[in-house]
Amino acid sequence: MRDLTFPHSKPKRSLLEAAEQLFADRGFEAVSVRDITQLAEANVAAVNYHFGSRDALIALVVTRYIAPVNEERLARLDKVERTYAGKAVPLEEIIDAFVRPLIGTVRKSELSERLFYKLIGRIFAMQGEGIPAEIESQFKVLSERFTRALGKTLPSVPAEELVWKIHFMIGGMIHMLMQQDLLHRMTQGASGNPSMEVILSRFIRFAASGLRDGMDAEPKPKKGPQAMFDF
Amino acid sequence: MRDLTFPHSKPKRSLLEAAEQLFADRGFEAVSVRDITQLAEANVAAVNYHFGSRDALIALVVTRYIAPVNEERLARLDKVERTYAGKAVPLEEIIDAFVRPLIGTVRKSELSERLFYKLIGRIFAMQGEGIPAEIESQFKVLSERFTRALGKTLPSVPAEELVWKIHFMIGGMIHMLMQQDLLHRMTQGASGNPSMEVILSRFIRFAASGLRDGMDAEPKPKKGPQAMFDF
DNA sequence: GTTTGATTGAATCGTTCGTTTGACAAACCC
DNA sequence: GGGTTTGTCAAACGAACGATTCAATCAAAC
Repeated sequence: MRDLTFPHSKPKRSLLEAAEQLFADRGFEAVSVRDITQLAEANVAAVNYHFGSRDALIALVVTRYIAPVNEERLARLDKVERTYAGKAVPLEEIIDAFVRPLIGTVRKSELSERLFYKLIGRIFAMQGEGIPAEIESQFKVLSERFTRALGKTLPSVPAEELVWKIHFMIGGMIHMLMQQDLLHRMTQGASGNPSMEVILSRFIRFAASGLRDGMDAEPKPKKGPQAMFDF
Repeated sequence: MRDLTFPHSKPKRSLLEAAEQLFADRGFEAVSVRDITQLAEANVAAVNYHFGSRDALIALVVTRYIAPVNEERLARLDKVERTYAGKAVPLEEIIDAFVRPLIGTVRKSELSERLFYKLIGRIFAMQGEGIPAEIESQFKVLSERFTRALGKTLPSVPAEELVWKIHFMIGGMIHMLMQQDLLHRMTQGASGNPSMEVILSRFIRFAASGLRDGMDAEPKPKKGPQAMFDF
């Protein structure tokens, strides 16, 4: 599975890498074309020559990082839904399919792990200004698919309330990705130094409990029959 | 309880109001002094004359909105801790003390409710670049106090894990404030049009469940009226 | 009626921004 | 080898930015 969007020429690639690094570190708006070309040791005109414009470069970076993540999310959701053959998928597995691709598609050769997470977080926080149309529609599909899956697993949660719970969950997810250093500053080390895998499993438990909210089936089934053939 | 930070002269006030409105709508970085002075129908020099600089104006706006919220949070936490006299405070009441001041200090005469929430959300998302030192230290105190209270209520949650759960909760809170319109766009109206009071009570239940995560004591009533944390 | 302090309007400063241009050279194709 | 393509470069563009200056304005105080 090759990445067709990856530029082959040396200077173009170094420009893209510099841009990703700076965007992740400072945010899209705070990085100028001159910052990028300076870090890449190229001329100011290089960005416009190779990518057409600054906005086109941003759109490329966003697409390159988000599109594979969203595809992976849908693929994982497809897989667990097939596994459970039309029955409700356990809550934790849906959430896992939603968040794990965020940390599973790191390309270590291009960007450090920490910067990768920051960049992903920034892209999510961008919504919906400056998001390429292709990605925006991808998000719509994603939102609908996961909302439906969660609705099937949590049949007693009203649709409108479920949407809001998902909203809260996504907020926690973005914060988890973007603000790790803030957490360290505020707690003066009390947050430890856990791996992203540990953080992720904590988040999944947090989100699952919040979504479930005492209703419906707990992870350890102790209830009897369940009304589950909704649609 | 008068607001001593509020300017009394007419032009200064209109400048401040214009700035708040624009900051809330577009974010701090995206607003120039020319935008502000144009909306306030004042001269370009007015901002520098009245506030010293653009950065000083931003700091003033941040302080004016956040400081009362944080004071109210601490006051509410003090109150419930006094009520329970050294015993653990019920989880929902701690969370309520943490988030309710965000929606309780709206000054409707100055800024529309929706813009107020966006502005508050933007201030939280700012951390920690450009935050006035006074506010930053206030946040540290706040963080420590609430973490301690939550730790007492949830004794079986390890300290490090608790910090992360609080982190996730704050992310959801910020997202709730900032991205209401995004939610409407993504769900095409399926999120309804609930009042902030309803949204808040949903958030508290979400966050409480996430923090509790099946551990420690559950609240007595499993189901009940929607708005139940009024006191 | 004069003085005074606050405020404004207009102009301008020095920077930085994204983008464009044209010269130049190396690489490539026929 | 001649012509084309591709890439790089310094230079400069016009626009917008925050900030500053200064004479003009004006209501209130004296």
